Amino acid sequence: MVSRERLLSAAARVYAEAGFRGSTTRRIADEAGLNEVTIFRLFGSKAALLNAAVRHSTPSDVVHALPATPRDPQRELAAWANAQLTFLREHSALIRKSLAETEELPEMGTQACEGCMHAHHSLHRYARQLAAEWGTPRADADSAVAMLIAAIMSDAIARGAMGAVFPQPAKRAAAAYVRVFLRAIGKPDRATSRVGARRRRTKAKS
Amino acid sequence: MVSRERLLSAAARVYAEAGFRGSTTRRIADEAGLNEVTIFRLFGSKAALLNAAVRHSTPSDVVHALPATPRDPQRELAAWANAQLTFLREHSALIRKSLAETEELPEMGTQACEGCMHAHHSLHRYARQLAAEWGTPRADADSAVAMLIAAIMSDAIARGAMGAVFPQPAKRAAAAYVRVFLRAIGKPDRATSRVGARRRRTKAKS
DNA sequence: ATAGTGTGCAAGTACACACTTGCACCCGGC
DNA sequence: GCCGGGTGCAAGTGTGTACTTGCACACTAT
Repeated sequence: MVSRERLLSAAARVYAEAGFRGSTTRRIADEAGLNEVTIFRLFGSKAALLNAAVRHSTPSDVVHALPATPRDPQRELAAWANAQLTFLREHSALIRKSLAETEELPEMGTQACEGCMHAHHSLHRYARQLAAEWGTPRADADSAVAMLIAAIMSDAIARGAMGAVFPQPAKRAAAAYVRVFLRAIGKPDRATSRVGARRRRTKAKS
Repeated sequence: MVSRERLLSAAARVYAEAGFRGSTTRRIADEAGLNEVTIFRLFGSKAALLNAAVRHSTPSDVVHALPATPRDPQRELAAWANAQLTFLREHSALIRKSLAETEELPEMGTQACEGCMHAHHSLHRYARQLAAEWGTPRADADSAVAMLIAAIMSDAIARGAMGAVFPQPAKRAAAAYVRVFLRAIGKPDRATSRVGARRRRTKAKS
């Protein structure tokens, strides 16, 4: 039963490179080191294999969870955003292909974006708490959440095609997005929260 | 020579629906109401036609220009962002396909994003003036610019696949992004500029 | 030993694709 | 009148693709 797994991961790799039409059964079989016939014996058709492969290669469970209640927003969000961004960058080719095929295979697009939807959901919950604490209008907080998710997605998907737009270096981009996000949802005090914490600590000491 | 134009626009339409591999010469010819052979006589090959078609259908000149110096940022930016978003939404299928094909046809991806690059450039110029006026750190202003562009792109490209993430209704999304953007780059006064203008007007009246 | 299961290999089918060739037609300019 | 450029039409070539079939081999459990 190892063949199944081998085929699934090979199919995901080939699909990420060549898309649905470009993923030939022969190429997938070669990539898996198996015979082409095995594909049809195990999955019945190319479409079934690729469907299973995409579902298999994008785990819906979240990579890095946000804490239930915010304590150090800049630090927590930066770590979270960085994990999301890293994950999406690793799968960017597959996501691009799946998004492109929404017209012909609608499930592919939604499938590939499921991770983002989860991310959005947990960020939304987290952000609402911040907004409530800081008196930010709900609509603005929600828009800011959408923009942070959008920034992470676009960075992962399009940095290759339009690098000049996104912050350099790529490794620090997530932290930069989070800083802007926190300014947008009205973090008080105009300084970053780490500085704020330090100041508070300093005050307590003095 | 009308056939050339007919083929170009038909090719762009088919490409937006089916991508490079899915755009068969037969289908393009049917869409254009011409004979398949005409494609090869006029363009030599399918690849040449599609290349020309993508270049032809994404005009690099900006749709809606920002004023040289900001006067009413919320209003000006909202109008601009809305124009960009509308334009990108009309071409979203083509952009998705081109982005997906960056691995195999790198020029396609950059070609399709050229409009966004122009948009980014003019927004960047505009935003730096605001940031200078309001004392916002350059790095933050630049990140905010990236995020606004990213929001517009993601909205256009991915709203179909993950509608729950983006602001409703779609028509007012651009204005929402701009409001968040202005908060992020430190617009003073916490009120939107239109409200500010109204207040000023009201004051003048009273 | 036997039967079943998973796999490889070789060959083949039916179709779709990009691209070619040869011939005919129409229509405007000389 | 006629000549040449742009187009249509029919047929064909070579290749690639999804998928099938039939047979052989190895391994495992009973």
